[in-house]
Amino acid sequence: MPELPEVEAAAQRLREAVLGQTIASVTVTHPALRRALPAAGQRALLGARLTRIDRRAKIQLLHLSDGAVLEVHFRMTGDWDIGVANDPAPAHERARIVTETGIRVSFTDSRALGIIRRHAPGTFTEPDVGPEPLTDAFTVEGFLATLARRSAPIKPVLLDQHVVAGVGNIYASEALWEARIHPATPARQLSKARVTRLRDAIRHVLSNAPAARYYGATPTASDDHTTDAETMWQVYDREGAPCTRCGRAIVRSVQAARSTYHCPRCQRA
DNA sequence: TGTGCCCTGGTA
DNA sequence: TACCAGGGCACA
Repeated sequence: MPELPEVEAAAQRLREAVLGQTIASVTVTHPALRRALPAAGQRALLGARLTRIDRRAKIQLLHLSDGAVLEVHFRMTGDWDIGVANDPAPAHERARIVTETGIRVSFTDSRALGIIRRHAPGTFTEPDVGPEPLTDAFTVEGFLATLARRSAPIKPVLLDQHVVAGVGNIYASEALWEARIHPATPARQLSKARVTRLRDAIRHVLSNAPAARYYGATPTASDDHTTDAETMWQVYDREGAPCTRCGRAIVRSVQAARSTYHCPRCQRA
């Protein structure tokens, strides 16, 4: 499940593969994706050069030489599969971009919830999301002020991308466990000390995510970070398993239609 | 502020 | 065979 570290790693792989190259062909095979990127939008990409690849929250932004911007969101299961032009289609390929040098970038997405959208030159505006958690923009003061305006439970508030950019369901549960905060605590009831702990925990879990080790590096085909992820989670998907801190069984609950995991002893209501 | 929907592979 | 997973959006 790609969250911020995984998306940054994917963007980095993309930069290394195709930055500066020109798009020679675009194929979109899934109907849902064709709705987001129709034939006219696909044709408009041809001949454009990839001048910059940014990431904001979980969104990848591919800037093109004609001023257009290609916005890519992996949602649940999206990923890049990079190879050469005449490779057979990888599993769950939904779209394929081939550059003039013959590099193939396939957008794979088993659940087909991901989105690729083209913004015509001059029409792109920055995503309306909160501060990047791993930058200095994510301050205790700002976080505290935002949470003070929210009466909802802290867990779903953390998933709101306006509050802090790029935190998803897994790392929200993990950060709350690390900060010893019950997921149902109303956001505005959190003291400055607890907000500070939570901010530090968010930064800690994101920067220690398995994909974070790929920042600035290229993963190889033999790397299997899924296995690492499953063994490193403290609460996520561990219902009934002992808390690694106190031994009490981890509890699963549902908030805002999302699974939440917490330790009933370490994270008191 | 909460709920349902989009999607489909994996699991019970 | 039915149900569950969930990010982000539309809607009530």
